[in-house]
Amino acid sequence: MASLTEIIESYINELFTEEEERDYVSLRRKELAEFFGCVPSQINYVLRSRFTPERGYLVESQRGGHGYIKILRICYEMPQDKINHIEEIIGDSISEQEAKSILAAFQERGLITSRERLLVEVALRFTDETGASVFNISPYKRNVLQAELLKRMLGSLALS
Amino acid sequence: MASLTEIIESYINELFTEEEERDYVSLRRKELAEFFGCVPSQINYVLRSRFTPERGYLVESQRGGHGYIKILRICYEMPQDKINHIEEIIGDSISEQEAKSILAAFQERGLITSRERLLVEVALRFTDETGASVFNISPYKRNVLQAELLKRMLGSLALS
DNA sequence: AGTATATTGACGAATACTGACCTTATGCAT
DNA sequence: ATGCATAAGGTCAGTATTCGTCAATATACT
Repeated sequence: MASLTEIIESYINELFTEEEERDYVSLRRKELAEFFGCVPSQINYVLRSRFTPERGYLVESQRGGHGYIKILRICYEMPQDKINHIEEIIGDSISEQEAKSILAAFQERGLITSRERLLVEVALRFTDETGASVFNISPYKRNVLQAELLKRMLGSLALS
Repeated sequence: MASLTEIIESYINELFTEEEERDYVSLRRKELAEFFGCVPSQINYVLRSRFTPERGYLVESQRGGHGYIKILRICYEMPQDKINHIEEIIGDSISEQEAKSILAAFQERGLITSRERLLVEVALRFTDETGASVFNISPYKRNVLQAELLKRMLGSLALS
């Protein structure tokens, strides 16, 4: 039972794969909302929750007459770009949930395999667990450590 | 006498083998809890204790409307004798050099890819480094931690 | 008895969706 | 140029759903 958000998300994804692989699509908010029988702000919700930098997208838009919404797929010219992007989306501290959704998105994008994802989660759990039970460090500090480890692991793959 | 946790665990395992072998199942926490006549958080306990990355599973979930829990099986659980074998090779404590040569051997035999090897090495290095510089633990203790992490990471992959 | 595992329930946090109200761009009439 | 009408899209707060966490309690296993 797919949610409206998921339906709109996959509709937009189809636009990306139509004909050749495009690196952007543009659309009109009102039309799309009418097409799906929902309020226009629902489209903003889909964009804000699904087409994020964490998932590899950027969104541009313009208001007024001839307004539009343009969704761009992020692509990296050089390995260093990829590493910078990884550091940006992870930041200095990250929760377990955030880490997991980044990993899911990376697998979705084909940047890592499911086994690689598994290895990262095992390592994250280990540091978190050890930090908590052996070293008694605060939840915040644990999230800082997790961010550091995640950046290093994903960063190392970006170069290989 | 099978515990509720075991009953729910085998129910989920059956979902994996229904029809063809699936690589994931999704479910709704509340429904499952009602089905087994328990509180919803019981489901979390089953997931946390049985469907862990160390055993080859990943769990994705989403709250709110249209929320769900999705369990992915990445690797089949490793038979006990193989787990024993890996634990024997690694032991209770391991140096960075020993760890590296085990990983090289595993890659040589095609059990892990070079990227997987890289991930493990990065995680081991991080643990060692953090143990030394942040927690000031002895070299011996660090080798104990490394052995534990290495066992968990290799164990999760169900190597043949 | 003491430790580890299992179970419960109260509370908190995240997600989906809507609708009212706000901001910005275009272009035409003056 | 100026101003106003029109035509986009943005934001925010409220509501209903779901799931997660954590601490307390109970049970089972040495």
